Amino acid sequence: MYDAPHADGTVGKAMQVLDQVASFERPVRFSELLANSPFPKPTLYRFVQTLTNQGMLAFDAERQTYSMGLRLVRLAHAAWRHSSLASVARPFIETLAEEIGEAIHLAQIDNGHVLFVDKYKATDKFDTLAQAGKIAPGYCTGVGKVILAFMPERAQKRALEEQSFVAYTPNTHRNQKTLAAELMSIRDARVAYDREEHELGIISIACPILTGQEQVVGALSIATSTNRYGIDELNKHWPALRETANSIGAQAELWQVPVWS
Amino acid sequence: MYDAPHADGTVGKAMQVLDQVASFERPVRFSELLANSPFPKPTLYRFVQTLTNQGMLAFDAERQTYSMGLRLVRLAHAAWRHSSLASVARPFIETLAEEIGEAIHLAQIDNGHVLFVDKYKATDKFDTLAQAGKIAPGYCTGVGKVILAFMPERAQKRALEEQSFVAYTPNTHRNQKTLAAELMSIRDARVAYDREEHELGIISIACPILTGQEQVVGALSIATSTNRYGIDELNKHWPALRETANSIGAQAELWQVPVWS
DNA sequence: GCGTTTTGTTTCAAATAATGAAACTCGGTT
DNA sequence: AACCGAGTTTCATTATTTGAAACAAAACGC
Repeated sequence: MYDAPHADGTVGKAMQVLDQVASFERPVRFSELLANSPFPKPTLYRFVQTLTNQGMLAFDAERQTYSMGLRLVRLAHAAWRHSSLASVARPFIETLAEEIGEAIHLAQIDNGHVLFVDKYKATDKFDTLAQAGKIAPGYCTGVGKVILAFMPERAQKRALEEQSFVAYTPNTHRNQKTLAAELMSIRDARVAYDREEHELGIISIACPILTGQEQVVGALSIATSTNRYGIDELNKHWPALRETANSIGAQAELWQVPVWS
Repeated sequence: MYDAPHADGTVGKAMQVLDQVASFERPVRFSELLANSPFPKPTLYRFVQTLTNQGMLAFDAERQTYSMGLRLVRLAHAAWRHSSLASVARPFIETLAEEIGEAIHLAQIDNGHVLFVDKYKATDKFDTLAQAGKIAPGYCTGVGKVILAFMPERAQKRALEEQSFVAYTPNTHRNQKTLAAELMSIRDARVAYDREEHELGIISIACPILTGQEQVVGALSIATSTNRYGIDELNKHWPALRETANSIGAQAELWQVPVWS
């Protein structure tokens, strides 16, 4: 069902359980977990016990359900500040957003997933853990495709295998072949577009964030709605977007944000 | 009963290592971790290896440092959405913020720590570094004191033991005795103030967020700077703040946000 | 350069913790 | 009162973790 990474002993298994709970996107009963768990009942039981003790899961005694624990929020704060591009990128994104007045997305790779790490919305005054941490499919978003396009061949191949190719809209890629072809041209053009491939009415333009050695560390995109702009108008912002992405890349290198492998 | 040491097996120890890395608030070398770790060298070594494999830590090969991993950001997203008060509270906070135009903080308890889970800043978009996930001392903040005041006696006692009583400003409580006295009156008044106890120039008013059974699930505060307002002006917002906190409490109960134990 | 120290990595037998079949408890249902 | 399903505990077996010691590889000192 979900990919089992190299099972790293007991700790790896416990993390697998965490992922499973997260995948439900709602409070979940023990029996629901058990139903699609590779672990036998007592083993799974002890894992959720331990994780709950540790604050990695939260148990609602009244409804007998488990959800993700608040300790993760505390730990993620540190991750966000020190391991994500977000803190480095914020000032640049802010400047860009002022200039063009559309939503800006910043994404990174987390073990094959495209992970949104920041979002700037002209109207939004809230903090952004709401959006940060969200994952997006790689094969049908601007940031996803541009990151895939610039990944080293080996990692790209592995990532392509993992794509689900769910047809969200009529424009969504259905298979590896058409996607791989587009990735080639994206790599040449150094820009990717999402032409309503993930959600009807939403389009975006995305640029890679690269280090000096052309390693991709993330992606930056401008998203808008088709009833405001078309791809052509979006394209007018390309120079500014590219420049901002370059600046972030350069700055990231100084700060030596950890590169994925 | 009071045996806390290594009660949670291998997984518990691994989480302890995660906490340790987080506590550095910066990328950290293996030897630095080892220097104040309860674990012998090879044991610690295997833990950081495993956690890095798992994406819970990130290793920067060039600088030989570890920091928190992006997988935590992904997992915390789910925690924030489903286990924190934030998603329930947002609409209420927004309304309140529009009305009074000052910064609003929402906090919860995470295993004795006061954890900020959301922040709404009415004015500029600068300085909006993700506050969600930040922890605050309990003994010298409005939200912290009001949460402490409403905790059940047993938990309060344990929490009081854990306070560090660092004297951030001349107004900071120095010991349990004066704090405990204030907590009593806070409980009566159902409101707490931070009178520049954590940071000079910053004051706040805080109300508890309670369930129908008077269980405290969090706190809501309005913060401002002394060169804009005094406590008296802040007090004028008390009715609105209290009402908002009550609404959030009622709503939280419906959604059955997990209560700490 | 050449020893020396510091830091990071591997080995392996012993110690320990995890495992899971089975049995049990507790509500609710038939 | 017997049954059922979800959750919890037991305990002998098995597999993983453990850490002293040794090793490798940089960084340092002279």
